[in-house]
Amino acid sequence: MQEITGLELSPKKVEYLKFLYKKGGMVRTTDISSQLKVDPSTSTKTIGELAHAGYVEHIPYRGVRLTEEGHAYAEFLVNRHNILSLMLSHYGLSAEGACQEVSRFESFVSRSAIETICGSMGHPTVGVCGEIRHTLCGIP
Amino acid sequence: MQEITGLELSPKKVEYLKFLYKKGGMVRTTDISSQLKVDPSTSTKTIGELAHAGYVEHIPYRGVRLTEEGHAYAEFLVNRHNILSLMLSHYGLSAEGACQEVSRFESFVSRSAIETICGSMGHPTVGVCGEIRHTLCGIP
DNA sequence: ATCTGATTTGGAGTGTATCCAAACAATTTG
DNA sequence: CAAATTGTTTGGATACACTCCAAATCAGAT
Repeated sequence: MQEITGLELSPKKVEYLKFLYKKGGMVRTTDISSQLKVDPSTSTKTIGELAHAGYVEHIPYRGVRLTEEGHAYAEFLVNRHNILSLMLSHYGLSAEGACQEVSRFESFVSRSAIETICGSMGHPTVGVCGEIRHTLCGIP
Repeated sequence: MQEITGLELSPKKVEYLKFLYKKGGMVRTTDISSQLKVDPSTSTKTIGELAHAGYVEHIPYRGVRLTEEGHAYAEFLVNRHNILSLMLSHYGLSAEGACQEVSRFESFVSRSAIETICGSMGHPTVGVCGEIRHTLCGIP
């Protein structure tokens, strides 16, 4: 997880991390499965993979929580989402439209592109989809 | 292929169609495989799927060509690429950077979003990545 | 008519994502 | 505290996109 390109996770896994980040603290796997509309067994499996990769800590039958790295990474993921949504809203998409649209492709947009876009926007702190934090993002 | 959402093809298949469109006319499967850097057997298989879906016509051992629908669809794909590249270039990305970046996520951006973005830009005809044709795109 | 190079077919493998049924743990209830 | 209930995990199977390799096949040239 050294060099963050922003492309390390699949779309689904990005959803998991963003959800965990927004929920905060310890989260039950069934909360995840009902939120992401998948079978509980699916969320358990995916969480296992995220745990293996170091993004989350999973205490079986108890819940899941972001690791320190996972939290920092998820913060980037949420920022990326918000920056891209803000960008699309500048081109006539509604807040919800932009948010939905971005959800489909965000996981394929690199961290370096986000940094460039964010810089060009003057590092906004308010998006159409949520606040934008400039702590980790790597954005000065 | 009635209702075009822009999301009907996987990233790889989008690459195939864009390549076919740019090349024009009859194209050999080995041209495709060398361009997309995959084994010839892979391109043959993928072309088979695109043919099955009606985007291309494949004459075995002879070559591949876009169908009428495939051509119209590929035109949309190329326009989408060019519009998105142009958009990113407005946020500080270089022409090549934008092009590369867009190549990774373009296949997940809907036609309706593209129409909105394109309209908001005033239907530009010149991108950073190639011309933008407004014939089919559905863009008035 | 045969040889050569291009192309296709068949088979197998990878990675991600999914669900179902069965096993299991924790918590609640009697 | 034991039993029943609820929530969670495991194991197994499937699907889909994409890949390559080896073997068969075809088209064109010698």
